[in-house]
Amino acid sequence: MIAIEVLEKYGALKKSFDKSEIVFEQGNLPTHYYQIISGEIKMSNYNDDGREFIQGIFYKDQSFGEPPLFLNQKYPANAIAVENAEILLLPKNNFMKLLEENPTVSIKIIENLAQRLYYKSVMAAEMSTQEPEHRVLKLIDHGIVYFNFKKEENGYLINFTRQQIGDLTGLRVETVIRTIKALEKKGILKIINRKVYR
Amino acid sequence: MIAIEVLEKYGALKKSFDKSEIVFEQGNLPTHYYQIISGEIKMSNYNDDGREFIQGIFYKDQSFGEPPLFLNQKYPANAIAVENAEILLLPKNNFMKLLEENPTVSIKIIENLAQRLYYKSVMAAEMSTQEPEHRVLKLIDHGIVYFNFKKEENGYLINFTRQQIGDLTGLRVETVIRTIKALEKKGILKIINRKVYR
DNA sequence: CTTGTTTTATGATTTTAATCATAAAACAGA
DNA sequence: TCTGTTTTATGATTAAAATCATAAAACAAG
Repeated sequence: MIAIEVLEKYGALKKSFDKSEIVFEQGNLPTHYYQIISGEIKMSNYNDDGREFIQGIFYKDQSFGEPPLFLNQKYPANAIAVENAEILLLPKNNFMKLLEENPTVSIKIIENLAQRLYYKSVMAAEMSTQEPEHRVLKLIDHGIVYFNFKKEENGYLINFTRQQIGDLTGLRVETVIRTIKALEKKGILKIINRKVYR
Repeated sequence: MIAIEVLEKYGALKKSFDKSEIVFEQGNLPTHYYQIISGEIKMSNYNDDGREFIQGIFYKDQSFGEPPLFLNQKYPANAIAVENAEILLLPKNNFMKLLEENPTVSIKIIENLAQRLYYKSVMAAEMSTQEPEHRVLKLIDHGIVYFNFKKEENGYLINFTRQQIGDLTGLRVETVIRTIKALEKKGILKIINRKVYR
């Protein structure tokens, strides 16, 4: 996350996206740095037969889509607003200038990329070798730390739909529903009128 | 990759690792920056019942294990020498000093992390939604660009064992063997006395 | 050279999550 | 408030990769 004043100093402009509106599409070349002011952005892929895989979900103050920007490569996924969102857009050239002139920002970017790489590493290992209960639980526990899950009286409210959990873990909805039920039966999490708590 | 002279200026020391020797272990806190001078390093996890997942394989001039170093988090995987290797080790504090005093190095690090994140994103989507042939082929094509596969007269030699391909894609050896056979039958790659070419 | 280990290979069987079918509850929009 | 859509739910069936078993070829180490 880069301070808004700094971004604006380099010419960043605020843009609004309605729910379901596309921010950028897989296959396109990056043109901007994106940082969320408010709302929720989902990055995902669709495979050959239309099945979705969610790369990540991003919230207030988070940036997304930098890797291809640094590499001059096409976006490997789509970005779409899940909720109405306001985003600061900084054109690539200005962003690079900002980086050069602000070494501390580089460190921030490094830490951010490192964090995301860490998550991907953990989830990749989970997804390839572990059974559904393990995968779902790992995602939930990661979400508590890094997504904006809020602590309530019954525990942390897991603010994802079963479908989203499936698309993040590579499982099908029915499997996620059954897995969550099984985890509840084991007392590992709670379901209170369809909402999941941990 | 950081220039060797620069690393040495900040106190990096060369260390040799025999084949199968451990460089660092999952769960430990990072203490150094690692850059390979020669040899081959594998980063991998083992799940509850001993099944391996390979996070990545690294070669000459590549660095590895930075994310936890930047985040002060435990290593999410083990690093082990697959071939005898020589590695430059730079203590964390010196490495941070190097970064502060050399802004161009920061940019290099960013590009490197971005590259790895890009690979993980692509493979995560593959692994979660695509069938074996697609997964294996994607890994091979990535390897041609980013691992040190050499072009020979029959095409690029895929310098991985079937087991390694399995551990990189989350498939079992037998499945990989059958998948590669199927891809050969379709003429997508060649098998010449057990070696795979693309 | 001999021997132990790794790698590739193949067939048979099993397991597990995906798929298919169907529906109620909840929610969102007109 | 009616209606269409999304989300959660459950049972039955299927398909696909994992597992199990076994072995030959290749390689590595002594």
